[in-house]
Amino acid sequence: MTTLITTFSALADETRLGIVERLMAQGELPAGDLVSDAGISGPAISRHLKILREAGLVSQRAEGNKRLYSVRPEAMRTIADWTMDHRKFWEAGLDRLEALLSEEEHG
Amino acid sequence: MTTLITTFSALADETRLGIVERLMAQGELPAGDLVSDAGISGPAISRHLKILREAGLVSQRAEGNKRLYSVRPEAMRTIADWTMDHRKFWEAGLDRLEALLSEEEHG
DNA sequence: CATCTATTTAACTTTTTCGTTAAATGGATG
DNA sequence: CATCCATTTAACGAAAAAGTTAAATAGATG
Repeated sequence: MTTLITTFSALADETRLGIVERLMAQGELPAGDLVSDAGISGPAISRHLKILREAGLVSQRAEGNKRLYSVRPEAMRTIADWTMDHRKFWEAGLDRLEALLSEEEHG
Repeated sequence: MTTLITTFSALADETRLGIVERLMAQGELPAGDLVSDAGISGPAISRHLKILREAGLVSQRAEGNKRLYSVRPEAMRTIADWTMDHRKFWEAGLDRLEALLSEEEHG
């Protein structure tokens, strides 16, 4: 499976997208904090975190008892790059952005 | 399911991502042309196309016997917008782009 | 060191996804 | 109008995904 498909798969789930968005908004958080709000059990969150980890979307670091998670920018870049590669398909009509990007292209 | 999750789900499959990329590269194509290369049966492709259609990623138009498919820019924008909303997480170190976007921000 | 807290792994179940082949639908053509 | 071609829908099976509870692991603490 390509990196891109792995990344899309990882984000194609409400719980996981929620985790990633929350980590982006609030920064590094322990696994336990993510359990509280998700409405599912600890083990379920743990497995989601594993999927996100294996997809390279989050990184984990130990601090005593806890496991602190945070978003890895590189993974977000995978999507950003793909999006940019195909911008011809979505930029139509976005005048300012279009001008901006064509500036970028031409010098 | 949010639009974003639907979009990610639609692209989280090798066959479907392949279809979308091919349609972006070659423009509008009949369903039959997409079957040939994918290595799976017609009905399988047909179901993938339905998923892409329902996710808003492609549009269909009839021409006689055939069904011509193409990519819908709006769907690509869904991803682009999300990516842009969170660019702080992936732009670090991309000096030129960073400068460019901060220009955009400040006018 | 017994135990509490935080998290993960194991075992199991249910639901979803994705493929297949066979049948249906609908336009084009001898 | 009988049939061909392009595509979709139906019916079914196998594999993967996502949840649950129970047990295991590991650091912190009385």
